[in-house]
Amino acid sequence: MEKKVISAKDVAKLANVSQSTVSRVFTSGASVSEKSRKKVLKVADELNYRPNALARGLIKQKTNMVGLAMKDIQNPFYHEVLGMFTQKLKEKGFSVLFVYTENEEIEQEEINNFLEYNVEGIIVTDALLSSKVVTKLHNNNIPVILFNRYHKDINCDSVSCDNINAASEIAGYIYDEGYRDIVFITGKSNTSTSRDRQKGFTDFLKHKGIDITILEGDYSYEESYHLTETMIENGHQPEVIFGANDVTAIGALDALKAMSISVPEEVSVIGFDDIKMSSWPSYMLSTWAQPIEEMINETINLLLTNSKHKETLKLKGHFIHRNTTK
Amino acid sequence: MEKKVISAKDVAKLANVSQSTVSRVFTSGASVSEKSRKKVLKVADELNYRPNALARGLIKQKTNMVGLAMKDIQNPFYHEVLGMFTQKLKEKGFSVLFVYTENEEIEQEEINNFLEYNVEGIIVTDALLSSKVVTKLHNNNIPVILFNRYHKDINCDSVSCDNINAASEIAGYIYDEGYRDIVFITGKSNTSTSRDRQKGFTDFLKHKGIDITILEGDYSYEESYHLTETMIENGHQPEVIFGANDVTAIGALDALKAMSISVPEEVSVIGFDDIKMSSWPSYMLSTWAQPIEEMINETINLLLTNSKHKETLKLKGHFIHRNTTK
DNA sequence: CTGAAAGCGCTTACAG
DNA sequence: CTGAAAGCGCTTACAG
Repeated sequence: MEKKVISAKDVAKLANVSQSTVSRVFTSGASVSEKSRKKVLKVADELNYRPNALARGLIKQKTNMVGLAMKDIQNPFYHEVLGMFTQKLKEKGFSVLFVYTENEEIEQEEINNFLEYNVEGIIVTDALLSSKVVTKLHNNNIPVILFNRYHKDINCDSVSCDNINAASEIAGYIYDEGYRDIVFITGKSNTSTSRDRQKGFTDFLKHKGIDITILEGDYSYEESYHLTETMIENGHQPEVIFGANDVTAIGALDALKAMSISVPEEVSVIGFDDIKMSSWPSYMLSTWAQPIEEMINETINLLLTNSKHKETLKLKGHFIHRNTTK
Repeated sequence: MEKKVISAKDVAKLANVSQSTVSRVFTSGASVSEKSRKKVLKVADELNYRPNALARGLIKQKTNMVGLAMKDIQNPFYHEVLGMFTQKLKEKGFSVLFVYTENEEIEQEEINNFLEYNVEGIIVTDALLSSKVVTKLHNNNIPVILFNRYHKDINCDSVSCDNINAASEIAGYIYDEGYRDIVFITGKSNTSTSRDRQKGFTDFLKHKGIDITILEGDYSYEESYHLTETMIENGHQPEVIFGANDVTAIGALDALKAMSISVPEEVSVIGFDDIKMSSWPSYMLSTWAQPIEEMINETINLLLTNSKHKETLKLKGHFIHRNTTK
């Protein structure tokens, strides 16, 4: 309370220059004499002066803030994503305004919050926006990018892994290995990731005349564990289980272990994401590595470009063979 | 670009009132006639107007933003913490400016960033601040709260679990069970959590005349797995292993399982944190539950109070008996 | 290179 | 209850 925050005016007074000059010293590209610059910098340092980002944002209509909204904060995949996003955005000079939502769809309210703070762009990972909200954002000329999700009714940029092709390649691998009794454990049915992985996987195998067993999961470890356990108890022991993501596959893996079924000798297990846990000694899960870094770079690119023409990027990634497949 | 963002002035013009009145409509407690309020609200809705938080922050010297800095984003414990913080802060009307740092100590730069945006307070989880930085923040009258960390040389609020007492209670339980060959796997040595848990644990047992084996870990699964494996290979199979956190305990647990040592029959394992994973069917880890919600509530309280008198809160938590102890 | 001045979009005494 | 005006802390033409 007592010590008021110091402003450019205070610095100007002490440095014997105008406030404009102080401002110029902190504006890259502005022309200031070396003498003035030194004087100002010295005083600024003594006073611990830093330009007020709010005032700057107000006048420049550029806040250097990006809104980041996440949902499934429990999935380790998104922790890596969160960490990498904040770091890469920082490198580009952006701060992140973070929102965590438990709802399937980002609320109008969260978006309004972003808008009030004049964020320069919004990144939404693993949650959806209504197309109405997206339109509104576009009218305000604020780029929105869906990360790891897309929706055909929503006209906005999106970046994800090419889930269909990846799952199709996994199916090819499984087919070549000669497996015919195959199980797919889905994620949440309303996610594009789960739907696409299921589609790429089943379509490939259907072409080969193979029908697979679909177990409806929800991307949680617990549900996947339970589904696998029940299936085995009911006498169905498949040759291979493909989980819609790593957490799902790990749930299945643990259930098999608990029932003393050896992996990969009796049952193979494959996941998707390549989260850190997948390479833990006790799992060594074979999985599909999403190209996280590339995905994040592309997302930030789209954010900075903010072109009228919306893109739906699908990046490849690659299969990682560990110990849960032969 | 074309559609410029609309301001209170635009609304005022269309609603036939002054800009002040528009502002009053959006200021709770301000007196506006019902008639004006309705008119303004109607126009505002049509134009999709929302007050600019930057301008408001500038003039009120109150931004409703809180800085949150995290480090060990890999530990699931902090995901729960992050999610709960953002939700509870939202309830109180705050937005969070998020920073992720890989360094042990929060950088001056990150703090400056917070300061430039005039955050109303800073929460630091599992990282440290130099006392110089803290002093500077206090001079600016910005509250800083260390979450799950404290440091005697740093005079600022902190909230954590009473790690010493908790570990002491765990030691008591172990002692009562009759175990005498006891191992403690530490976390990172420069964290107050690991040091306190070690202290509470060893001090209690030393009093009883028991020396325990200390294995120097780093809070990572991999290191803990490796340490346990090596210990067993070297012929030392203790009666109980206490890990400085759940991830550590789980690493030990998996190593034991991999070596076909049955838990808890041959070796008991205990963790600390009660992360979600600990209650997975394949782990069912006995652990100490940190009172996360209470810790977060207290942290936000301290933030809002911002009293001159700094507190070091230590909350209790409780032991959870699952399947890795008898 | 530099200063005075206008203006970003608000809030809030002040006067009525 | 309401409007005109000052001011939050900046940036940026404008003129010199």
